[in-house]
Amino acid sequence: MAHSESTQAAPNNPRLSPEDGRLRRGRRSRALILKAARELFEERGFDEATLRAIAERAGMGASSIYRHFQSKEELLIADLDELQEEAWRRFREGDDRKAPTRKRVTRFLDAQHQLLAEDSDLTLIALRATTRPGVRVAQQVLALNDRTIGLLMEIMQMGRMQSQLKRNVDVLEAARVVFNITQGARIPWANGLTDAETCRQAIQKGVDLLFGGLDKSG
Amino acid sequence: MAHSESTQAAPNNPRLSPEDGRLRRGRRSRALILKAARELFEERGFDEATLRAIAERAGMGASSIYRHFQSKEELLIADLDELQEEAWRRFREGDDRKAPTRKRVTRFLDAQHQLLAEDSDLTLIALRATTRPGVRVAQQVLALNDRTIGLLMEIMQMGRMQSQLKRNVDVLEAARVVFNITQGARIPWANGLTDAETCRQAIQKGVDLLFGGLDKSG
DNA sequence: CCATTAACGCGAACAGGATCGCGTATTCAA
DNA sequence: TTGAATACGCGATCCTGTTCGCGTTAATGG
Repeated sequence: MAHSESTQAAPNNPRLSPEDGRLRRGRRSRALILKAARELFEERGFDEATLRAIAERAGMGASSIYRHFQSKEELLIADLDELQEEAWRRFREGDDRKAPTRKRVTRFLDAQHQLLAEDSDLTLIALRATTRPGVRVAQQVLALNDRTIGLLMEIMQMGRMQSQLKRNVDVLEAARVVFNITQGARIPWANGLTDAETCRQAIQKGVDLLFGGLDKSG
Repeated sequence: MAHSESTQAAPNNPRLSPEDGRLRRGRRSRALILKAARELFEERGFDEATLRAIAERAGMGASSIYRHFQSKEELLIADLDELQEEAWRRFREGDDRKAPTRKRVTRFLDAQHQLLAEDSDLTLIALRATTRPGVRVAQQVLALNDRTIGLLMEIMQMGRMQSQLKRNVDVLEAARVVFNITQGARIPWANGLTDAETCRQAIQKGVDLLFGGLDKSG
Protein backbone atom coordinates (compact mmCIF):
# COMPACT_ATOMS: atom_id res chain seq x y z
CA MET A 1 0.00 0.00 0.00
CA ALA A 2 1.15 3.45 -0.95
CA HIS A 3 4.33 2.73 -2.81
CA SER A 4 3.40 3.42 -6.41
CA GLU A 5 6.53 5.36 -7.22
CA SER A 6 6.89 4.80 -10.93
CA THR A 7 3.76 4.10 -12.89
CA GLN A 8 5.16 0.65 -13.50
CA ALA A 9 7.89 -0.93 -15.66
CA ALA A 10 11.40 -1.71 -14.56
CA PRO A 11 11.39 -4.06 -11.54
CA ASN A 12 13.63 -3.15 -8.67
CA ASN A 13 13.19 -5.73 -5.99
CA PRO A 14 16.55 -6.19 -4.27
CA ARG A 15 15.50 -9.54 -2.88
CA LEU A 16 15.32 -11.10 -6.31
CA SER A 17 18.34 -12.82 -7.77
CA PRO A 18 19.27 -11.63 -11.27
CA GLU A 19 19.02 -15.27 -12.27
CA ASP A 20 15.39 -15.43 -11.26
CA GLY A 21 13.46 -17.09 -14.03
CA ARG A 22 10.93 -14.29 -14.19
CA LEU A 23 13.58 -11.63 -14.55
CA ARG A 24 15.38 -13.65 -17.16
CA ARG A 25 12.30 -13.97 -19.26
CA GLY A 26 11.75 -10.27 -18.75
CA ARG A 27 15.20 -9.40 -19.99
CA ARG A 28 14.71 -11.55 -23.03
CA SER A 29 11.41 -9.84 -23.82
CA ARG A 30 13.00 -6.48 -23.36
CA ALA A 31 15.71 -7.39 -25.80
CA LEU A 32 13.19 -8.66 -28.32
CA ILE A 33 11.21 -5.46 -28.06
CA LEU A 34 14.27 -3.30 -28.55
CA LYS A 35 15.37 -5.33 -31.53
CA ALA A 36 11.97 -5.12 -33.16
CA ALA A 37 11.72 -1.43 -32.39
CA ARG A 38 15.10 -0.63 -33.87
CA GLU A 39 14.30 -2.53 -37.02
CA LEU A 40 10.96 -0.84 -37.49
CA PHE A 41 12.30 2.62 -36.68
CA GLU A 42 14.92 1.99 -39.32
CA GLU A 43 12.40 0.75 -41.84
CA ARG A 44 9.59 3.22 -41.36
CA GLY A 45 10.84 5.97 -39.10
CA PHE A 46 9.76 6.68 -35.57
CA ASP A 47 6.36 8.15 -36.15
CA GLU A 48 5.33 5.54 -38.66
CA ALA A 49 6.40 2.61 -36.55
CA THR A 50 3.35 1.49 -34.63
CA LEU A 51 3.63 0.10 -31.15
CA ARG A 52 1.32 -2.65 -32.24
CA ALA A 53 3.64 -3.48 -35.12
CA ILE A 54 6.66 -3.47 -32.85
CA ALA A 55 4.89 -5.72 -30.43
CA GLU A 56 3.84 -8.08 -33.17
CA ARG A 57 7.38 -8.41 -34.45
CA ALA A 58 8.59 -8.95 -30.93
CA GLY A 59 6.02 -11.70 -30.61
CA MET A 60 3.77 -10.22 -27.97
CA GLY A 61 0.85 -7.92 -27.35
CA ALA A 62 1.25 -4.18 -27.54
CA SER A 63 0.42 -3.56 -23.93
CA SER A 64 3.21 -5.86 -22.80
CA ILE A 65 5.75 -3.35 -24.02
CA TYR A 66 4.73 -1.14 -21.15
CA ARG A 67 6.03 -3.71 -18.70
CA HIS A 68 9.50 -2.76 -19.89
CA PHE A 69 9.25 0.81 -21.11
CA GLN A 70 7.23 3.75 -19.99
CA SER A 71 6.72 5.26 -23.41
CA LYS A 72 7.40 4.74 -27.05
CA GLU A 73 10.13 7.32 -26.94
CA GLU A 74 12.03 5.34 -24.37
CA LEU A 75 12.55 2.72 -27.02
CA LEU A 76 14.65 5.27 -28.81
CA ILE A 77 16.65 6.80 -26.03
CA ALA A 78 17.91 3.36 -25.16
CA ASP A 79 19.77 3.75 -28.43
CA LEU A 80 20.77 7.30 -27.68
CA ASP A 81 22.45 6.17 -24.54
CA GLU A 82 24.62 3.65 -26.36
CA LEU A 83 25.31 6.05 -29.15
CA GLN A 84 26.69 8.63 -26.79
CA GLU A 85 28.90 6.08 -25.14
CA GLU A 86 30.20 5.11 -28.53
CA ALA A 87 30.86 8.74 -29.47
CA TRP A 88 32.87 9.24 -26.30
CA ARG A 89 34.75 6.03 -26.89
CA ARG A 90 35.71 7.04 -30.41
CA PHE A 91 36.74 10.43 -29.21
CA ARG A 92 38.90 9.16 -26.37
CA GLU A 93 40.73 6.65 -28.47
CA GLY A 94 43.07 8.77 -30.48
CA ASP A 95 42.58 11.83 -28.36
CA ASP A 96 45.62 13.95 -27.72
CA ARG A 97 45.21 15.68 -24.42
CA LYS A 98 47.82 18.19 -25.38
CA ALA A 99 46.21 19.17 -28.64
CA PRO A 100 44.64 22.62 -28.90
CA THR A 101 41.32 22.78 -27.09
CA ARG A 102 39.45 23.92 -30.13
CA LYS A 103 40.78 20.94 -32.02
CA ARG A 104 39.77 18.51 -29.31
CA VAL A 105 36.28 19.93 -29.14
CA THR A 106 35.97 19.68 -32.88
CA ARG A 107 37.17 16.11 -32.85
CA PHE A 108 34.56 15.16 -30.31
CA LEU A 109 31.80 16.91 -32.17
CA ASP A 110 32.83 15.22 -35.38
CA ALA A 111 32.75 11.84 -33.74
CA GLN A 112 29.32 12.57 -32.39
CA HIS A 113 28.11 13.93 -35.67
CA GLN A 114 29.32 10.93 -37.57
CA LEU A 115 27.13 8.71 -35.45
CA LEU A 116 24.09 10.92 -35.34
CA ALA A 117 24.26 11.52 -39.06
CA GLU A 118 23.28 7.92 -39.56
CA ASP A 119 19.99 8.40 -37.80
CA SER A 120 18.25 11.73 -38.05
CA ASP A 121 15.22 10.25 -36.37
CA LEU A 122 17.12 9.72 -33.19
CA THR A 123 18.27 13.31 -33.10
CA LEU A 124 14.82 14.57 -33.75
CA ILE A 125 13.03 12.44 -31.22
CA ALA A 126 15.62 13.18 -28.56
CA LEU A 127 14.97 16.83 -29.10
CA ARG A 128 11.25 16.34 -29.15
CA ALA A 129 11.44 14.41 -25.94
CA THR A 130 12.87 17.38 -24.11
CA THR A 131 9.72 19.31 -24.94
CA ARG A 132 7.54 17.10 -22.78
CA PRO A 133 8.02 18.18 -19.19
CA GLY A 134 7.00 15.75 -16.55
CA VAL A 135 7.34 12.76 -18.80
CA ARG A 136 10.24 10.68 -17.66
CA VAL A 137 11.87 10.42 -21.03
CA ALA A 138 12.42 14.16 -20.99
CA GLN A 139 14.52 13.93 -17.88
CA GLN A 140 16.43 11.00 -19.25
CA VAL A 141 17.40 12.87 -22.38
CA LEU A 142 18.22 15.98 -20.41
CA ALA A 143 20.47 13.88 -18.20
CA LEU A 144 22.22 12.48 -21.23
CA ASN A 145 22.66 15.96 -22.60
CA ASP A 146 24.15 17.04 -19.32
CA ARG A 147 26.69 14.29 -19.56
CA THR A 148 27.71 15.48 -22.99
CA ILE A 149 27.97 19.00 -21.70
CA GLY A 150 30.04 17.66 -18.85
CA LEU A 151 32.51 16.09 -21.22
CA LEU A 152 32.79 19.27 -23.23
CA MET A 153 33.33 21.18 -20.04
CA GLU A 154 36.08 18.80 -19.06
CA ILE A 155 37.90 19.40 -22.30
CA MET A 156 37.62 23.13 -22.00
CA GLN A 157 38.54 23.14 -18.38
CA MET A 158 41.77 21.44 -19.34
CA GLY A 159 42.34 24.05 -22.02
CA ARG A 160 41.80 26.81 -19.54
CA MET A 161 44.28 25.35 -17.12
CA GLN A 162 46.83 25.20 -19.90
CA SER A 163 46.14 28.87 -20.55
CA GLN A 164 44.80 28.20 -23.98
CA LEU A 165 41.56 29.82 -23.02
CA LYS A 166 40.90 33.02 -21.20
CA ARG A 167 41.24 32.62 -17.51
CA ASN A 168 37.84 34.03 -16.72
CA VAL A 169 35.65 32.01 -19.05
CA ASP A 170 32.85 30.08 -17.44
CA VAL A 171 33.64 26.67 -18.88
CA LEU A 172 30.27 25.23 -17.96
CA GLU A 173 28.46 27.96 -19.76
CA ALA A 174 30.84 27.65 -22.69
CA ALA A 175 30.17 23.94 -22.88
CA ARG A 176 26.47 24.65 -22.91
CA VAL A 177 26.86 27.07 -25.75
CA VAL A 178 28.78 24.51 -27.77
CA PHE A 179 26.12 21.96 -27.09
CA ASN A 180 23.35 24.32 -28.05
CA ILE A 181 25.12 25.09 -31.27
CA THR A 182 25.10 21.45 -32.20
CA GLN A 183 21.48 21.01 -31.23
CA GLY A 184 20.41 24.01 -33.21
CA ALA A 185 22.38 23.05 -36.25
CA ARG A 186 20.77 19.66 -36.37
CA ILE A 187 17.22 20.87 -36.58
CA PRO A 188 17.30 21.99 -40.21
CA TRP A 189 19.16 18.84 -41.07
CA ALA A 190 16.68 16.58 -39.33
CA ASN A 191 13.95 18.43 -41.16
CA GLY A 192 15.53 17.58 -44.45
CA LEU A 193 16.40 21.17 -45.22
CA THR A 194 20.15 20.61 -45.28
CA ASP A 195 22.38 17.61 -45.68
CA ALA A 196 24.62 16.08 -43.06
CA GLU A 197 27.75 17.75 -44.32
CA THR A 198 26.20 21.20 -44.23
CA CYS A 199 25.09 20.45 -40.71
CA ARG A 200 28.61 19.47 -39.75
CA GLN A 201 30.01 22.64 -41.22
CA ALA A 202 27.46 24.75 -39.41
CA ILE A 203 28.56 23.24 -36.14
CA GLN A 204 32.16 23.80 -37.10
CA LYS A 205 31.58 27.43 -37.99
CA GLY A 206 29.61 28.06 -34.84
CA VAL A 207 32.33 26.64 -32.65
CA ASP A 208 34.96 28.65 -34.47
CA LEU A 209 32.98 31.81 -33.90
CA LEU A 210 32.64 31.03 -30.24
CA PHE A 211 36.32 30.40 -29.77
CA GLY A 212 37.42 33.37 -31.79
CA GLY A 213 34.76 35.78 -30.56
CA LEU A 214 32.89 38.42 -32.47
CA ASP A 215 34.28 41.57 -30.91
CA LYS A 216 37.08 43.26 -32.67
CA SER A 217 39.90 42.39 -30.34
CA GLY A 218 41.30 45.45 -28.71
CA MET B 1 -10.13 17.61 -60.30
CA ALA B 2 -6.57 17.27 -59.14
CA HIS B 3 -6.07 20.44 -57.19
CA SER B 4 -5.94 19.21 -53.62
CA GLU B 5 -2.95 21.30 -52.64
CA SER B 6 -3.46 21.74 -48.94
CA THR B 7 -5.34 19.06 -47.10
CA GLN B 8 -7.99 21.67 -46.44
CA ALA B 9 -8.37 24.71 -44.20
CA ALA B 10 -7.67 28.28 -45.19
CA PRO B 11 -9.78 29.26 -48.20
CA ASN B 12 -8.03 31.06 -51.00
CA ASN B 13 -10.53 31.79 -53.69
CA PRO B 14 -9.60 35.09 -55.26
CA ARG B 15 -13.08 35.51 -56.67
CA LEU B 16 -14.58 35.88 -53.23
CA SER B 17 -14.95 39.28 -51.68
CA PRO B 18 -13.56 39.59 -48.15
CA GLU B 19 -17.01 40.76 -47.18
CA ASP B 20 -18.60 37.54 -48.34
CA GLY B 21 -20.95 36.34 -45.63
CA ARG B 22 -19.39 32.90 -45.58
CA LEU B 23 -15.91 34.24 -45.11
CA ARG B 24 -17.12 36.60 -42.45
CA ARG B 25 -18.69 33.83 -40.48
CA GLY B 26 -15.50 31.86 -40.95
CA ARG B 27 -13.33 34.64 -39.57
CA ARG B 28 -15.60 34.94 -36.58
CA SER B 29 -15.35 31.23 -35.89
CA ARG B 30 -11.60 31.36 -36.27
CA ALA B 31 -11.43 34.13 -33.73
CA LEU B 32 -13.66 32.24 -31.32
CA ILE B 33 -11.49 29.15 -31.63
CA LEU B 34 -8.31 31.10 -31.01
CA LYS B 35 -9.81 32.80 -27.99
CA ALA B 36 -10.97 29.54 -26.50
CA ALA B 37 -7.67 27.88 -27.26
CA ARG B 38 -5.63 30.62 -25.62
CA GLU B 39 -7.76 30.51 -22.53
CA LEU B 40 -7.52 26.77 -22.19
CA PHE B 41 -3.81 26.67 -22.92
CA GLU B 42 -3.41 29.21 -20.20
CA GLU B 43 -5.58 27.30 -17.77
CA ARG B 44 -4.40 23.76 -18.36
CA GLY B 45 -1.35 23.88 -20.55
CA PHE B 46 -1.07 22.76 -24.13
CA ASP B 47 -1.07 19.02 -23.69
CA GLU B 48 -3.92 19.02 -21.22
CA ALA B 49 -6.14 21.26 -23.29
CA THR B 50 -8.32 18.96 -25.33
CA LEU B 51 -9.45 19.90 -28.80
CA ARG B 52 -12.92 18.86 -27.80
CA ALA B 53 -12.79 21.20 -24.82
CA ILE B 54 -11.55 24.04 -26.99
CA ALA B 55 -14.27 23.38 -29.49
CA GLU B 56 -16.91 23.26 -26.82
CA ARG B 57 -15.83 26.59 -25.40
CA ALA B 58 -15.79 28.03 -28.88
CA GLY B 59 -19.34 26.77 -29.32
CA MET B 60 -18.79 24.21 -32.05
CA GLY B 61 -17.80 20.65 -32.75
CA ALA B 62 -14.21 19.53 -32.53
CA SER B 63 -13.91 18.64 -36.16
CA SER B 64 -14.91 22.14 -37.20
CA ILE B 65 -11.64 23.45 -35.88
CA TYR B 66 -9.95 21.75 -38.79
CA ARG B 67 -11.73 24.04 -41.18
CA HIS B 68 -9.54 26.81 -39.86
CA PHE B 69 -6.36 25.13 -38.63
CA GLN B 70 -4.43 22.17 -39.83
CA SER B 71 -3.33 20.98 -36.43
CA LYS B 72 -3.61 21.68 -32.75
CA GLU B 73 -0.14 23.15 -32.74
CA GLU B 74 -1.17 25.77 -35.24
CA LEU B 75 -3.43 27.20 -32.57
CA LEU B 76 -0.28 28.05 -30.71
CA ILE B 77 1.97 29.38 -33.41
CA ALA B 78 -0.68 31.91 -34.26
CA ASP B 79 0.32 33.37 -30.91
CA LEU B 80 4.00 32.91 -31.58
CA ASP B 81 3.71 34.99 -34.67
CA GLU B 82 2.16 37.90 -32.83
CA LEU B 83 4.55 37.53 -29.97
CA GLN B 84 7.55 37.88 -32.22
CA GLU B 85 6.10 40.94 -33.84
CA GLU B 86 5.59 42.42 -30.43
CA ALA B 87 9.15 41.59 -29.41
CA TRP B 88 10.49 43.34 -32.47
CA ARG B 89 8.25 46.30 -31.89
CA ARG B 90 9.41 46.69 -28.31
CA PHE B 91 13.00 46.36 -29.39
CA ARG B 92 12.78 48.89 -32.18
CA GLU B 93 11.10 51.50 -30.07
CA GLY B 94 13.89 52.79 -27.92
CA ASP B 95 16.58 51.19 -29.98
CA ASP B 96 19.73 53.19 -30.44
CA ARG B 97 21.31 52.23 -33.70
CA LYS B 98 24.60 53.61 -32.59
CA ALA B 99 24.75 51.66 -29.36
CA PRO B 100 27.29 48.85 -29.09
CA THR B 101 26.22 45.78 -31.00
CA ARG B 102 26.42 43.55 -28.00
CA LYS B 103 24.11 45.87 -26.15
CA ARG B 104 21.61 45.97 -28.96
CA VAL B 105 21.56 42.22 -29.23
CA THR B 106 21.07 41.93 -25.51
CA ARG B 107 18.25 44.41 -25.59
CA PHE B 108 16.46 42.47 -28.26
CA LEU B 109 16.92 39.20 -26.46
CA ASP B 110 15.64 40.71 -23.25
CA ALA B 111 12.56 42.00 -24.97
CA GLN B 112 11.94 38.60 -26.44
CA HIS B 113 12.60 36.87 -23.18
CA GLN B 114 10.25 39.11 -21.30
CA LEU B 115 7.42 38.03 -23.56
CA LEU B 116 8.28 34.35 -23.72
CA ALA B 117 8.77 34.19 -19.98
CA GLU B 118 5.06 34.64 -19.61
CA ASP B 119 4.33 31.47 -21.49
CA SER B 120 6.73 28.58 -21.26
CA ASP B 121 4.28 26.41 -23.09
CA LEU B 122 4.65 28.45 -26.20
CA THR B 123 8.40 28.08 -26.20
CA LEU B 124 8.17 24.38 -25.64
CA ILE B 125 5.58 23.68 -28.29
CA ALA B 126 7.36 25.82 -30.83
CA LEU B 127 10.44 23.74 -30.28
CA ARG B 128 8.52 20.54 -30.37
CA ALA B 129 6.90 21.58 -33.60
CA THR B 130 10.27 21.78 -35.31
CA THR B 131 10.80 18.13 -34.54
CA ARG B 132 8.01 17.03 -36.81
CA PRO B 133 9.29 17.16 -40.36
CA GLY B 134 6.73 17.27 -43.09
CA VAL B 135 4.03 18.68 -40.89
CA ARG B 136 3.28 22.18 -41.96
CA VAL B 137 3.57 23.71 -38.55
CA ALA B 138 7.22 22.73 -38.48
CA GLN B 139 7.94 24.86 -41.50
CA GLN B 140 5.95 27.73 -40.11
CA VAL B 141 7.95 27.78 -36.93
CA LEU B 142 11.20 27.37 -38.80
CA ALA B 143 10.23 30.32 -40.95
CA LEU B 144 9.50 32.41 -37.87
CA ASN B 145 12.84 31.41 -36.42
CA ASP B 146 14.53 32.45 -39.62
CA ARG B 147 12.97 35.85 -39.33
CA THR B 148 14.34 36.22 -35.84
CA ILE B 149 17.74 35.12 -37.05
CA GLY B 150 17.44 37.63 -39.83
CA LEU B 151 16.85 40.45 -37.40
CA LEU B 152 19.80 39.42 -35.30
CA MET B 153 21.89 39.26 -38.42
CA GLU B 154 20.81 42.72 -39.35
CA ILE B 155 21.95 44.08 -36.02
CA MET B 156 25.29 42.38 -36.24
CA GLN B 157 25.81 43.31 -39.82
CA MET B 158 25.47 46.92 -38.78
CA GLY B 159 27.98 46.37 -36.03
CA ARG B 160 30.43 44.85 -38.43
CA MET B 161 30.14 47.78 -40.79
CA GLN B 162 30.87 50.10 -37.91
CA SER B 163 33.96 48.02 -37.20
CA GLN B 164 32.66 46.96 -33.83
CA LEU B 165 32.94 43.37 -34.90
CA LYS B 166 35.69 41.55 -36.64
CA ARG B 167 35.61 42.13 -40.33
CA ASN B 168 35.60 38.46 -41.21
CA VAL B 169 32.80 37.16 -39.03
CA ASP B 170 30.00 35.39 -40.78
CA VAL B 171 27.11 37.41 -39.42
CA LEU B 172 24.51 34.90 -40.51
CA GLU B 173 26.25 32.11 -38.70
CA ALA B 174 26.78 34.36 -35.70
CA ALA B 175 23.10 35.18 -35.64
CA ARG B 176 22.29 31.50 -35.73
CA VAL B 177 24.57 30.84 -32.81
CA VAL B 178 22.89 33.54 -30.79
CA PHE B 179 19.52 32.12 -31.65
CA ASN B 180 20.58 28.61 -30.73
CA ILE B 181 21.86 29.87 -27.42
CA THR B 182 18.45 31.24 -26.60
CA GLN B 183 16.67 28.11 -27.71
CA GLY B 184 18.94 25.89 -25.71
CA ALA B 185 18.73 28.00 -22.60
CA ARG B 186 14.98 27.85 -22.63
CA ILE B 187 14.70 24.10 -22.55
CA PRO B 188 15.64 23.63 -18.89
CA TRP B 189 13.44 26.54 -18.02
CA ALA B 190 10.46 25.22 -19.92
CA ASN B 191 11.00 21.91 -18.17
CA GLY B 192 10.72 23.61 -14.85
CA LEU B 193 14.34 22.99 -13.94
CA THR B 194 15.28 26.64 -13.75
CA ASP B 195 13.37 29.86 -13.34
CA ALA B 196 12.92 32.59 -15.87
CA GLU B 197 15.63 34.78 -14.45
CA THR B 198 18.21 32.01 -14.55
CA CYS B 199 17.22 31.39 -18.11
CA ARG B 200 17.73 35.04 -18.95
CA GLN B 201 21.13 35.05 -17.34
CA ALA B 202 22.16 31.93 -19.21
CA ILE B 203 21.31 33.63 -22.47
CA GLN B 204 23.19 36.68 -21.33
CA LYS B 205 26.28 34.72 -20.39
CA GLY B 206 26.21 32.74 -23.60
CA VAL B 207 26.04 35.85 -25.71
CA ASP B 208 28.84 37.43 -23.75
CA LEU B 209 31.00 34.40 -24.32
CA LEU B 210 30.29 34.49 -28.01
CA PHE B 211 31.16 38.14 -28.34
CA GLY B 212 34.25 37.91 -26.20
CA GLY B 213 35.47 34.57 -27.48
CA LEU B 214 37.08 31.77 -25.58
CA ASP B 215 40.59 31.85 -26.98
CA LYS B 216 43.16 33.77 -25.08
CA SER B 217 43.51 36.77 -27.32
CA GLY B 218 46.92 36.96 -28.94
C1' DC C 1 -36.45 31.37 -59.55
C1' DC C 2 -33.09 27.61 -59.84
C1' DA C 3 -28.63 25.28 -60.55
C1' DT C 4 -23.96 25.60 -59.16
C1' DT C 5 -20.23 26.43 -56.25
C1' DA C 6 -17.68 27.33 -52.19
C1' DA C 7 -17.13 27.86 -47.27
C1' DC C 8 -18.91 25.94 -43.02
C1' DG C 9 -20.37 22.81 -39.45
C1' DC C 10 -21.21 18.36 -37.62
C1' DG C 11 -21.42 13.56 -35.88
C1' DA C 12 -19.32 9.27 -36.72
C1' DA C 13 -15.36 6.92 -37.18
C1' DC C 14 -10.40 5.96 -37.28
C1' DA C 15 -5.58 5.44 -35.45
C1' DG C 16 -2.32 4.96 -32.29
C1' DG C 17 -0.35 5.72 -27.68
C1' DA C 18 -1.36 4.52 -23.12
C1' DT C 19 -4.07 2.30 -19.09
C1' DC C 20 -6.66 -1.37 -16.56
C1' DG C 21 -7.93 -5.57 -14.58
C1' DC C 22 -7.22 -10.17 -14.65
C1' DG C 23 -4.87 -14.48 -15.46
C1' DT C 24 -0.23 -17.07 -15.56
C1' DA C 25 4.42 -18.47 -14.26
C1' DT C 26 8.13 -18.60 -11.05
C1' DT C 27 10.13 -18.37 -6.56
C1' DC C 28 10.34 -18.63 -1.65
C1' DA C 29 8.86 -19.53 2.96
C1' DA C 30 6.25 -22.10 6.27
C1' DT D 1 2.23 -29.03 -0.39
C1' DT D 2 0.43 -24.76 -0.01
C1' DG D 3 -0.04 -19.86 0.06
C1' DA D 4 1.77 -15.37 -0.59
C1' DA D 5 4.53 -12.32 -3.40
C1' DT D 6 6.13 -10.79 -7.67
C1' DA D 7 7.28 -10.32 -12.70
C1' DC D 8 4.97 -11.04 -16.99
C1' DG D 9 1.62 -11.18 -20.66
C1' DC D 10 -2.76 -10.11 -22.70
C1' DG D 11 -7.23 -8.41 -24.46
C1' DA D 12 -10.37 -4.83 -23.71
C1' DT D 13 -10.75 -0.21 -23.21
C1' DC D 14 -9.80 4.68 -22.90
C1' DC D 15 -8.29 9.09 -24.73
C1' DT D 16 -7.40 12.37 -28.09
C1' DG D 17 -5.76 14.21 -32.43
C1' DT D 18 -7.40 13.80 -36.96
C1' DT D 19 -10.14 12.35 -41.08
C1' DC D 20 -14.53 11.47 -43.69
C1' DG D 21 -18.88 12.00 -45.77
C1' DC D 22 -22.87 14.48 -45.69
C1' DG D 23 -25.92 18.28 -44.98
C1' DT D 24 -26.39 23.54 -44.62
C1' DT D 25 -25.70 28.29 -45.85
C1' DA D 26 -24.58 32.04 -48.68
C1' DA D 27 -23.22 34.11 -52.98
C1' DT D 28 -23.36 33.96 -58.27
C1' DG D 29 -25.09 33.57 -62.88
C1' DG D 30 -28.31 32.43 -66.13
